[in-house]
Amino acid sequence: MPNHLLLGPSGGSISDVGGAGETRPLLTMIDVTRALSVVATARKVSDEEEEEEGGASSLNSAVSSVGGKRAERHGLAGDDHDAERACFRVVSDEEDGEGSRKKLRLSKDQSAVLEESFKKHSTLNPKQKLALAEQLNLRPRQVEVWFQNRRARTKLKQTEVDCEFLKKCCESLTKENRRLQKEVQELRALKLSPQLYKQMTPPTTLTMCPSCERVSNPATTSSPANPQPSGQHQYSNHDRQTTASWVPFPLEPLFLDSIPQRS
DNA sequence: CTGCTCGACTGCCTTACATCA
DNA sequence: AATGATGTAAGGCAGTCGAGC
Repeated sequence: MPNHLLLGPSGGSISDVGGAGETRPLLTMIDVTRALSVVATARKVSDEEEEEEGGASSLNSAVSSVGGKRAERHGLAGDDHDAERACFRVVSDEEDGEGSRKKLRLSKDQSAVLEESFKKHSTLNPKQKLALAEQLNLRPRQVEVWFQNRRARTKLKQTEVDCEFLKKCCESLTKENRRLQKEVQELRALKLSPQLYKQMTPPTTLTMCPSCERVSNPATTSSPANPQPSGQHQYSNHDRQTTASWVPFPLEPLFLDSIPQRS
């Protein structure tokens, strides 16, 4: 089943369209489409000159072998594909050496239209592909390739962003782990000397409710919206609280504040 | 000259559909 | 008629090449 048929009206993210058993990325997608489109539209090419000279025709002059694999596989050299053949004719007329892969640079306008289309849906159905190709005076194969490359590069960019984020998470967790280990060591040392143990103040991070004997973390039980005095616990409210809001241990690790936020 | 970007290609995988035993 | 095996078409992705800036 063609993957585009699986997509909803919005087209979905690229992680949705993998045909080969691709899974969703671990992390929420950050919109790198915008970033990439900025790069694309900011490209400094001599497109304007090209357009002034009639860019479309010059575009079609630079094409490589006959539509690549698809043409080979699906017999595009046959009579059913006049459009493709027409393009090929243009190429064979103007191209000198066989097998030479001339570089085509899409014009600014063409890129912009493709970008707009990609924003709407990252994959195209055959109709959309043909329409776009016609609109931009490109071969359907070129539109197809552009979308494939665009998906690949968006995914790559997203992977880089995710990687950076995970690195920062890892750093934070390592830091927090060291801190906790140090705390454990300190507590063990104190336990070995009962005199000091009696005199010590309660652990900095965890406190126990004397009424219910549950451990809690003052830092997490008081939210910014509902601030409690530092280290103070609303024991009298226990019977009014649901079990969901009062758990033996903090639901979120203390160090979450130090984990970088994804924008 | 070098590095980067990006259009194009290849090879492989998956899915849908048609055909046949 | 229903069913499983097989072949084909079509689409996607990863990896790569190479032209152009």
